[in-house]
Amino acid sequence: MAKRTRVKDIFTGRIGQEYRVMGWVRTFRNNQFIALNDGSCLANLQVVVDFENTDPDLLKRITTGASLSILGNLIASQGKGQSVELSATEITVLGDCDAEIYPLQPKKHSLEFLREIAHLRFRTNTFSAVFRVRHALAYAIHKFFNDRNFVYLHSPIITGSDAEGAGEMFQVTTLDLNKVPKNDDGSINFKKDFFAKATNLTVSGQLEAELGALALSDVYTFGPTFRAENSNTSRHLAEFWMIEPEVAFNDLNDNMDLAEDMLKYLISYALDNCAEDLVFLEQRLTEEEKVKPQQERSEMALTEKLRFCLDQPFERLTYTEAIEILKNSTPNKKGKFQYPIEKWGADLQSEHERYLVEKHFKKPVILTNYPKEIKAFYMRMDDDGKTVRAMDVLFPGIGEIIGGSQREERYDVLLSRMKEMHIPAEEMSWFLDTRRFGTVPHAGFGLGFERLVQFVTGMTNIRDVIPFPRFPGNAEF
RNA sequence: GCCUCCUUAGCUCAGUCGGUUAGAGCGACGGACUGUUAAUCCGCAGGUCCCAGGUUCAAGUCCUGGAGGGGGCGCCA
Repeated sequence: MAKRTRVKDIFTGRIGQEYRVMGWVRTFRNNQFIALNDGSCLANLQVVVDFENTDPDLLKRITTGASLSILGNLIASQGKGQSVELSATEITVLGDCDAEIYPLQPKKHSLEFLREIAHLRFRTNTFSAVFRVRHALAYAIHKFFNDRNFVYLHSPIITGSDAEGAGEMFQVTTLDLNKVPKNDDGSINFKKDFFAKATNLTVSGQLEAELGALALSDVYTFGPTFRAENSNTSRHLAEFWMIEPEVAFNDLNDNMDLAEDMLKYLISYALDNCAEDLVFLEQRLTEEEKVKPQQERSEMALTEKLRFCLDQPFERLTYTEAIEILKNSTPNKKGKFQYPIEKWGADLQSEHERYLVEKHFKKPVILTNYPKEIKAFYMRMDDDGKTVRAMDVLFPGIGEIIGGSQREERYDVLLSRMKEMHIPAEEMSWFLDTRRFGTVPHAGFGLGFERLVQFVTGMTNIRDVIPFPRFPGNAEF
């Protein structure tokens, strides 16, 4: 039995040579042409069946979704849709597929329907393309950092700290919830729990990454992150993947340079390595937008938008400058904003971010130096005492793709900020130790991996760029 | 968590003012055809009108409650 050749490689195979392919039937036309897909690439291999000399019982079993092993000779195609095709000499059904009850039909399905059958949606063009691109981006992230001598640091998934300040956490426990051990005062006795203390799933690897950076200089994390927020939007998940670089000796400008270089590298990598899939996703998106009113359609096609991001520097401006632009903007003056911009200090709503990115600058924007009141305790205080060295990278369609900052490296300032914001400093002595012993300026950020995949693939719902999405009320599969 | 729209055949949807036997396209199935490209042509089957109450002579259609889904907002990556 000849070894399996991937469909992707068949297309550059030798005419006249015998190959064995294995995959799933997409369509079987005319009792004669099998469109076979094995996920190695978007394109199907056309397998030609000599139906007049094939057992009719076997032909009946070649249905949409059935898995086949096929031996055949590669020949130049007589048809127009493909350059080569496989002339089958032996067909074995590996797994039958009853077309009457198989949910995937040889027709267009809605993304909402496919979300309900997420275990089978990999078998569609759209989702196989999305997950190939997702893989390429994951690989490119490691390559980008490795090429720059970063160390991949594995931050813990179970954390004993509940003070990361990035949102609601999922509790981790082995206690019997029907018989929770109590202290004399009625509180839960976590001494009896697995870790002898209360533990949660991580909401961020940043604090641990900082510890690594203050020895290894350049580190990054890339792992799952969990937020128990009741968020119901097209850009939030309860379980998502985050990339968090942290670099010693970097200031806010270095941080912005790193973020912009990284995003451009990743987009460029996808364009170079996923051309076929991106063209397909672009067509899909264009088709989908045809039913939308003109105003809501994107001005650029997908790959055009991706190239546009590479061609020019991201717009960098301070929060204060952004407020001025927004205050004087037409929608603000005409009362079109749901939340009008009146004074400095207001938190920016997504309508404001979208105006800046999609209407005013028409390119990715990096906003910096936000008021300290609306940002986290660990961000470095500016000299004016009013703003901190934060940065948000805003992308069209998905909003905030990166949030980061230069970190507060001064022990006294950090400690007083923690007190102001009611962060229990005594529980975080390990974090403060880095500032007590050989502290250095440093900076880092968090990149939402699924938001990146959304941007590159043009998928509008984040639940369609992760295999099995977790969100409030749903942990299927 | 808030606002809003939706739920009718396997899928995508239509269903008029509340009216008698609930439709279409695609898919599936049967047949014809046999170099097709989500093939084509002919035929056939397929319904808990999301669930529970209520109003009415009569409810897919109106009202109340619930469930599920989409979109927007908040939280954020």
